[in-house]
Amino acid sequence: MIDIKALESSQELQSKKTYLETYRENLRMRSFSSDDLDKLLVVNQTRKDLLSHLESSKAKRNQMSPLISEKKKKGEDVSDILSELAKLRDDDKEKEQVLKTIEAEVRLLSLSLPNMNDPSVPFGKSEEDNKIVKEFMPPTEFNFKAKDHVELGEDLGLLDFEMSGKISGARFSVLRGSLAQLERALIQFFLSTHVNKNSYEEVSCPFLVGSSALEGTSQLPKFAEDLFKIEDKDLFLIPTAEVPLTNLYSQSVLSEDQLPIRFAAHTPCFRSEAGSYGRDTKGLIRQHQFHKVEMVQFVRPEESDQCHEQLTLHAEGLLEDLGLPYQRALLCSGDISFGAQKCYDLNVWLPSSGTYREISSCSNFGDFQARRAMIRYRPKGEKAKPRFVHTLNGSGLAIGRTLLAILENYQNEDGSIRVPDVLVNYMGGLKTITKRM
RNA sequence: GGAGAGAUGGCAGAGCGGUUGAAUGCACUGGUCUUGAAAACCAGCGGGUGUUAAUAGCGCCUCGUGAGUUCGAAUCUCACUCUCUCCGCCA
Repeated sequence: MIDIKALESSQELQSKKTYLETYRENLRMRSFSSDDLDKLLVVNQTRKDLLSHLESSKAKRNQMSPLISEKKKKGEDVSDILSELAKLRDDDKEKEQVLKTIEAEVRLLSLSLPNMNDPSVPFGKSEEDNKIVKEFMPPTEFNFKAKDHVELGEDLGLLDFEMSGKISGARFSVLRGSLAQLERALIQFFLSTHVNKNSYEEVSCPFLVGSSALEGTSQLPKFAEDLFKIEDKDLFLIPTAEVPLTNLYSQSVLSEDQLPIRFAAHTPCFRSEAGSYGRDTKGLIRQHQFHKVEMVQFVRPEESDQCHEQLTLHAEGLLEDLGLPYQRALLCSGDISFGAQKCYDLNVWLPSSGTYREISSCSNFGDFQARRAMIRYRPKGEKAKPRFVHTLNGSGLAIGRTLLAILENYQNEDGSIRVPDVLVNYMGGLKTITKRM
């Protein structure tokens, strides 16, 4: 959630612009209309006016109320005061109803406004304008005709879309034998690395969450169509472990020495992919269900930039250990997600399409999610009021896409797959994946 | 699914119609003492929001959430959510 107070303040930020002017510019950069912002400012002003009316009336009632018991003690007549107070109360009740609808509107509007970009975010309209800031390894080349992962997997008898189609429909998959094992190996390898090398705490968490959690991390109220909902219950399948992990500390005040908190978890992720009917219909790229290992951090505001860089390196380390060529892209203003203030995508090389595809997204949310989910910490020191933490998260990594990247980048001419060295131990010593017997 | 108990400040835990925004303890902050620390002692100490230059004052709200009774509710009524105990069922 954006900081409404800051928007209303006339104090100048950097380069003599107010926060409001800077935020308007930000909305333009993100290709958001500023209608909601304008509405918000108007509605919030009426809210404040009504509120102060109501409050002074309440103050009056609060002052008069004790008179009653005083007078009663003295045996004086109180019926005048009683009727006046009852009248005031009834007036206030009406006003309260109006205020309530206005407050709901303010809330909805403020929840539908995106985060403010970090100054380092480049201007751009789409994916095309993202800035490649890093490259690892040249694209894999083959001296034979490379196959795509669907062909490879199906030829090996280890990937079956007919079976999954039969039981669940499109955008699901069945992995068998050593490919299923490879998936498990990746999960293990990723989590072990985060826990043992990068000092994350491993978490096992629910895969279904309530709407308040999704509001906290900003999937709701705007992006409901991307989610799978349980009928007749306030429960949704998680689209990413970011949701349960970040909300573990919702509505709480942490102490400063708890920070930074680093969580890593493996969960399946469920996405309805409502907005992408025609895209990536084939293969493992875009599924309704996929596995992912996610990293989430709660940090002090001063260190969030640094932690964001570090978290991105944690994700990159996995790709480097696996020997997969990738690029790091700094997302432009038009491509960055709703709640992020800065985001790096890691894109892995896919020989079959000759392109880099997203395999991880590492974001700094600033205090955006913390405001929504009320995640604060109490700084050490005199008169320290609770402050919002900054939240970060990143995939480390998406399992399905890593799996397909391995299939494609590690394929042999005969269609078998070499197992990346770091995974051999996790595969019970298996060095090559061959056709299922 | 059945039966009961409960939800109070960062935590623990009193209060059960009118100076209760809330005793007490812990934690935390400042101070005294000390070479330093600990202990002891003294003092301070919930959060949100409005007004404001203000983290100063003052107002309003806040004792799980939402409604209700009342001049007045943490305290009474109803609904909901969650937690715990017992029984049943189940991995």
